[in-house]
Amino acid sequence: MTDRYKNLFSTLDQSALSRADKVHLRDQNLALLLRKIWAGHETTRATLARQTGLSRSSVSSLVDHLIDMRLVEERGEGISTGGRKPTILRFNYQSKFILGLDIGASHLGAIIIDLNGQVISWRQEPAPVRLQPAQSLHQLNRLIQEILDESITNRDQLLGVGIAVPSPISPQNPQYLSPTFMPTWRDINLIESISIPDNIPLLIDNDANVGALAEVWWGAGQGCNQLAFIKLGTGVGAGFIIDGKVFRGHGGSAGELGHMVIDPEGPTCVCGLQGCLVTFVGSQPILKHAQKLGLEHQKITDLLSALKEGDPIARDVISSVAKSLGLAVAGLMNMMNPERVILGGDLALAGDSLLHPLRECVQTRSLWSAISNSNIVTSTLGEQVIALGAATSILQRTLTQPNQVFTQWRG
Amino acid sequence: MTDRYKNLFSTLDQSALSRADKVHLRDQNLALLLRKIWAGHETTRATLARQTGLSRSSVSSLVDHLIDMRLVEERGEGISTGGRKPTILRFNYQSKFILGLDIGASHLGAIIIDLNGQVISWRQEPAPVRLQPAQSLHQLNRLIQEILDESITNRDQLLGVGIAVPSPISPQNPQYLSPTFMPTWRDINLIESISIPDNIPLLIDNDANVGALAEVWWGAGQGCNQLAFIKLGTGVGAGFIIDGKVFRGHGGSAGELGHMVIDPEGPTCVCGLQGCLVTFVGSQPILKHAQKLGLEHQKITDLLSALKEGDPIARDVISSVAKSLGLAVAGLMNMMNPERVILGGDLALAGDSLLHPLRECVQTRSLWSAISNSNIVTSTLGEQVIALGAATSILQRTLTQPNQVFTQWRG
DNA sequence: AGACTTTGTTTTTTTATCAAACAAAGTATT
DNA sequence: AATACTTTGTTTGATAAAAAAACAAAGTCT
Repeated sequence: MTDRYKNLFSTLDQSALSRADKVHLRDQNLALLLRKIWAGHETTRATLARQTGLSRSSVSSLVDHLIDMRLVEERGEGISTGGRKPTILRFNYQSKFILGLDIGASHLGAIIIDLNGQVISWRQEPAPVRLQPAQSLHQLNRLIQEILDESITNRDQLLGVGIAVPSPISPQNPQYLSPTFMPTWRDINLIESISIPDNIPLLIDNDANVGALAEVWWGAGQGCNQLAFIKLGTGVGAGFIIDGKVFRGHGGSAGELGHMVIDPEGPTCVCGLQGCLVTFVGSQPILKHAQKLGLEHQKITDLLSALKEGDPIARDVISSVAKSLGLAVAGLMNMMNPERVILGGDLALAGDSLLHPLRECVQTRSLWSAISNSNIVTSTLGEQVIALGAATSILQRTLTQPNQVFTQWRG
Repeated sequence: MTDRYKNLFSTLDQSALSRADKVHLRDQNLALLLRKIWAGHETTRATLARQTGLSRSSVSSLVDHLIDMRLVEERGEGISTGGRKPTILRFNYQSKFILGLDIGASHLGAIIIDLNGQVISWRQEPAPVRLQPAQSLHQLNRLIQEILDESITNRDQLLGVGIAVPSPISPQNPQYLSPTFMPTWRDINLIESISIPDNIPLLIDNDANVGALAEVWWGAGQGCNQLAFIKLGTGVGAGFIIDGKVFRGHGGSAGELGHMVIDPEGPTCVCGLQGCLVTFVGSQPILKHAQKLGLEHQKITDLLSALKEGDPIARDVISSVAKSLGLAVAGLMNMMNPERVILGGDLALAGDSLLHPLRECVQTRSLWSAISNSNIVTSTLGEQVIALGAATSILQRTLTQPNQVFTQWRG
């Protein structure tokens, strides 16, 4: 393994390992306080001590460390509650910035966020990703230069880069895409193809996975311990968050909802199977279905405009989509019993027109106990969700293992 | 919350909490050593120091503590490897025993194991659990007395009691069964109905969940990080293990594979839905199906005997079952990408007659990436698996949080 | 004005680990 | 057989981190 890979976070879940590893107490407490301050926006040393159970003296010492790292600042005094006025501690959300890249089947997106998830800069453009990898990578590297030049004065401010790809990612080889879904990308090493300095941490993950992460951090999934994010686009994929972490399955391909078999006698899918969900609710099949019924559109968004204007054909098409999707979602809920299911992608913009028939279908196909405490909603993060999630994966690592992340710059 | 519930382990996954909690370093290292000694059967202080990275002096001190707790013993001297002979440390597997209870839809089972999973005693008998809770509880309490009297001289030797039930369990109210599946058990408080002294830890969980646990500890799932256990019996349920822990979903009802809709136009199920998997592969529907084709049996095991003798009707029935089951398993694998799927219950005794057509069906319904590193096998633990798993849940808690478990007896 | 509170720091104590020294008991070499 | 080296496990002192206690600062409440 070359030096280039030192900064690549393993996508492997490390809980199994860290359990067997020696614990570095101070690092853990440092991360614990960092998360509390991050989540609280403003707090005080005394409050932190009460919340964490650490002593006031330990908290003082640890907070000093965080201030030295420039992640936390003192911001004047707060209001007395019957004694000395506390010193307000504030997370320094603008001390670093994160780049998130969204490599879609037919588009590229790039976002810069601060440590509070605020969007500093955002760009998106069409690109022939699936068919022309070389050209797309060139385009992507230009996009990266542009957005960095625009938003960041000093490269030291770049905390890391998260990359989302439209393919399952194997934990062992995150730099290569799946030959099944992206045949033209075979043998292309994504890490080496991207022009980011060697000492900047990189993280590659599946688009639906990071979409789920974005929703639980910033969107409709806040506060959920178990959630599923379904990305409805050219393809259909799901990402799962379980107890704050992305669930990837054994080979990294968990969440392949798009290739659940809905109709064993259905049409043949690009993956080779028959009657996959994506052959009913992928963008292309939907548009074709509408076309057959006499409604011609090139984009899902155009179809949805027609829907809003009350077009009965569009309505029928969407409700037929809801029924197919409902079968898969019902299966998902029976199987995994998530707290919330969040629909994302172009199609989710249909809102209630999609949700109402979908919920109805799910109700007739799921156990009461599996859905009684659950709900299905649409994403609130729009087209940025994937790029945002990619960036969030870097932020998550920073807040859980700050010292590991920050030594990247020291070495 | 009364004292009675102090000893009831929450079935809630505590990882989210413990992350936010202060770390008790010595407790963690104690548990770490305990697990290493447990897994190694026999080891030495020097070996432990090398394996864990702890210093020899720390190991010595911690091991002394474990010896005081009577969990570990010194067992003479080992062979020299060029220097002083090491002292052999041996896990004291017989220092405590665990009671596991299997409350099935129509049977009761009770098992006593030592800390190495060795079965000390095992009983099983039919019982009208689903329809007559009061009588069944009476029967169960008699069974508990009998098996304890038979195997355990001193009640101090009982480390805890694990209970498996044929119903989803809500993490908030583990003592009540689901009214949907066990309507006659409504308002019955399971914890208070079982005659076990108040100071003995109890753990209630769903049968498929603990079945999965048994397989990963003692059976066909050893070494797996992600596995699914499918219990094929009167009902059909799945249990998931993710990174060593049972995955329960938000409301505790993850794994309801039996109520995945296989055929939207299929027969109505007891749960109220239509075409559930269980209406095709539950014991009763299978026997009825065979009956229709002219093969009359009262039990699945009888049907399987016929199968072994080459009965073509039995063969057809099983392969039809495999096809239905295959649809659900394929969905499971696409969605969760487990390393291994293990079939348990009476039907799993069919072995290859079931596995071959099942694997074939799954292959034509699952993505290559979701199944290429996975396999489907049958359980190796037989009819004890559920009771064994219930007991194992207590063992797991003991080995991960020994101090928490043992203070139960000191208080 | 005086008593009590709350906060944050400083000092001291406690806890847990580690490193080094050491004793015990072996093997390998000459 | 004597000596040198190894390995193990304990003991002793050093170090790191946290907690407890004491304290100073700055408030509120009566």
